Amino acid sequence: MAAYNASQTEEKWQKKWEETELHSVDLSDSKKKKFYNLVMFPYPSGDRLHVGHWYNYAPADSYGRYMRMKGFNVLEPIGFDSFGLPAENYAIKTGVHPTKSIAQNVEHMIVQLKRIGMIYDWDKTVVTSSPDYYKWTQWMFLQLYKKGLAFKKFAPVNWCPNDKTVLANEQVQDGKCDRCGAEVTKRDLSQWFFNLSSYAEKLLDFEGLDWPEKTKTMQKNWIGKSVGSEIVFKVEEPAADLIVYTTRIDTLFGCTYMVLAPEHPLVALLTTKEQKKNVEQYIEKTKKISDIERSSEVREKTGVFTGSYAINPVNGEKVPVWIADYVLVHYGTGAVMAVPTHDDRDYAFAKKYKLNLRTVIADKKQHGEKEMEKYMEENGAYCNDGILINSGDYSGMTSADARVKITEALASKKLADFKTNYKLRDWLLSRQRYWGAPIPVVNCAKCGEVPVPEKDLPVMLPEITDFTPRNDGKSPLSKSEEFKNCKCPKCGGDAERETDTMDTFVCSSWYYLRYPNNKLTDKPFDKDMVDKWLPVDMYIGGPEHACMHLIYARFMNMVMHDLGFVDFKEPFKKLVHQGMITKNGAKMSKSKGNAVSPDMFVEKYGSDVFRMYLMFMGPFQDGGDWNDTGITGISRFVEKFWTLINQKFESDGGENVKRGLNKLIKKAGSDIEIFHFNTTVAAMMEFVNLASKEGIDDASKKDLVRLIAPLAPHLAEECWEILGEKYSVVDSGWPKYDEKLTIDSTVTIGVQVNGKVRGDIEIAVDASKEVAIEMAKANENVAKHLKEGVIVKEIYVPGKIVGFVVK
RNA sequence: GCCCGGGUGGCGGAAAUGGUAGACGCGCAGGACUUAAAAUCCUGUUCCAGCAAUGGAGUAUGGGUUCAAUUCCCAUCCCGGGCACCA
Repeated sequence: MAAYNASQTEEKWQKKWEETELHSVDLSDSKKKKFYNLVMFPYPSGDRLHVGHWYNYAPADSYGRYMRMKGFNVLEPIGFDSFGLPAENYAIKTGVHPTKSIAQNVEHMIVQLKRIGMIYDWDKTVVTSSPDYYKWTQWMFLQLYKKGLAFKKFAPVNWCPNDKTVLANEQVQDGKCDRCGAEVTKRDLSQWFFNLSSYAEKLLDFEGLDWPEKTKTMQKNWIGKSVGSEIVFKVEEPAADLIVYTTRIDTLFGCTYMVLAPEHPLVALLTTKEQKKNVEQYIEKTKKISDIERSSEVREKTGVFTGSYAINPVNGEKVPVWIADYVLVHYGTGAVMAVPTHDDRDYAFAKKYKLNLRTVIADKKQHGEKEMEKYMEENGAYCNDGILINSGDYSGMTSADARVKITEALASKKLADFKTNYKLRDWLLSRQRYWGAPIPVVNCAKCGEVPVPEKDLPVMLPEITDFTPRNDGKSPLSKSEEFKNCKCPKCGGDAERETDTMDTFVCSSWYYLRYPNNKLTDKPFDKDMVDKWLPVDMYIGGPEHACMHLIYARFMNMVMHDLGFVDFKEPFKKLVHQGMITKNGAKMSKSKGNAVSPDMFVEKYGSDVFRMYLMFMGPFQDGGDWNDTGITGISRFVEKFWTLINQKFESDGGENVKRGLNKLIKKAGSDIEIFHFNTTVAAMMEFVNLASKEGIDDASKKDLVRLIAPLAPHLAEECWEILGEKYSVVDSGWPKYDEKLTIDSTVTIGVQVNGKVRGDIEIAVDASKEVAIEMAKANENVAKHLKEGVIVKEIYVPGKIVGFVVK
């Protein structure tokens, strides 16, 4: 028998799979239950696939293969998220036009992906930068536009000075650009948004979603729902209504001043002549401070008095109105009531500017004002709920009750109301970059903003040669007269195209709808088809997308649902995140120079060994630091497996092997289902070791080959053929097991004396307590320890333990 | 600061519901085969003492509950991730 030749075997089967179209899916098949197994698609920049990609894709594919063997009709597509910065920056760097470099890189990635041995249906591929795809991205935009969910507005937005484009809030991390790490600045620009915030409440509903708790929590925090009240503070001179939002209206009697954000629209009106200079200087100063600095909690608070006073509606008291940059203009009403005694930020501010303090909440232990003041001197503001004091008729109430009562009382005078706020803001989707789907809108001097009619889609992205990003807040497309100048679709007169392109997250917010329909030319997707195939049954990808892609895609799908285009609200029923693969503790990337290429390992050991090694590292969700030292173990295992299958045995291994196999079938299935491939592989090793020693018959060999098929598809295919079975193993079904044979008739259990193990006994699983105790006492070492005292208690947990308590 | 995870041999990691801690693999040590090496096979491998039987300690640290704790409770430390002036 020859040693296993991995490279030859893998080449042979990859060729055969392709020739026989083994992985093409009949979407109309109604005999089998469908299973949509989806992995987040890659950006085809210049990077080749590294070990991190394999760590993600190979187990995802093993899962898909497992589901196919379980009898499902599995759709497992892959595509390329080819618009956007990674591709464009690569093109700029290499001087090759993205149209060309994308084609090359996609081609190269396909070769690499095929070497892994996936069951991808290559006929269903999508490439987001191709016109037959982005035509429908533009169509999506138009549907939102029609419903008023897409609009242009002038606003302070995040600007990345390095990438020279605006960014969505989700793409700013710690005040830095998510792509390049440059510090983000603010710019006042007119930009396109999707009305994401209007979906905040819907996005908070995770009903029926099998998602990691952590991911749901992250989205909940990002959406940031808060329930409170809006209160009107009247200003007499000049007359104005100042509206504030608070979750702590119970502390209203402790409000000793108010604060507006520097950008608040009433600032100019409320600033008195005497204060004008100070205020203007202050606003000028805050503009220069970056967002990171401004949002830092450590930074000392600054502010300036406007000269005006507002009336606290609950007690008629006049309080000074200040301006400070610790108040954010885009949240709530951009103005707050300040209660220094019960809010950390207000406390720090009031101390600095020597503003008044009044204690209005006592803790639940009924401490009075004196005790609370002493507490605050030591610990700062008391921010918990408590019992109201110094609060007129409300004194003595709990915070929770007072919030309702005070709001209701003021509401009757139209001075307050209940209000819910969200941190989630609208999705800024326009980008001042070349490599994206053009926004299908035309600006006409006569008709104004006019959407491009659906029949005129796609608005083709022109192949311009100079697409370097610009500093003036305009897209490089604005330089292309040919693109820019057009006729107004409404009046036929001269008009100009919108030259911004769409955020690539728009492209990826709907691609899962396109896979089953990727060849349709008259619509983005067929309703019957997507209603049949979606939601995605299993979605696999990185946790870094929790508050970006995974929010955008849910939003887009919900919009499609609300517009009647699809019947399902949520796009992804079940979600699993792979862990991160690091190299010496750092995230693997080409730019860091620590990306490990899988090619060398695949060449030496084969794809099967390499993918099993990645799976053997630990649970899929954990990731880990890359280290190749253990790969020989998997290589040896494959060799052993190969020998076992090819060897003729005198014995069928008997009861031991039969039970071992049944246990293995059970364990492999349940572990694969929770992505614990590491223990699946370990269990296979154990069984192979056992069978190699004791012998095995052909029928059991066939079961074993089917069990390893999802993990080592090439090896399995070859063994399947050797055993004389019909191509292909992936359609041979998943072996069944006999529950009775997974339970041993006898077990070895420990015997404890006073909690310490003093021996073990082999005993029937269903043995009676009497028998167990008797056998335990018969153990020499146990008997020795029992003699040290008198037995006061005897414990027997069948199949687990015998215990004695001796005194 | 707040909210989640997590801390187990030299290493990666196993251990539903509390019940013989360390499966499986790597590495290491000894042995077999070989002129030799590699490959392969066998044996051992948590630490300490002992030739061994066995005894003691042991799942970040300190307490607690229990006949019995990696698992449950309290406190502390460390690491990773997320959020971070959201009123």
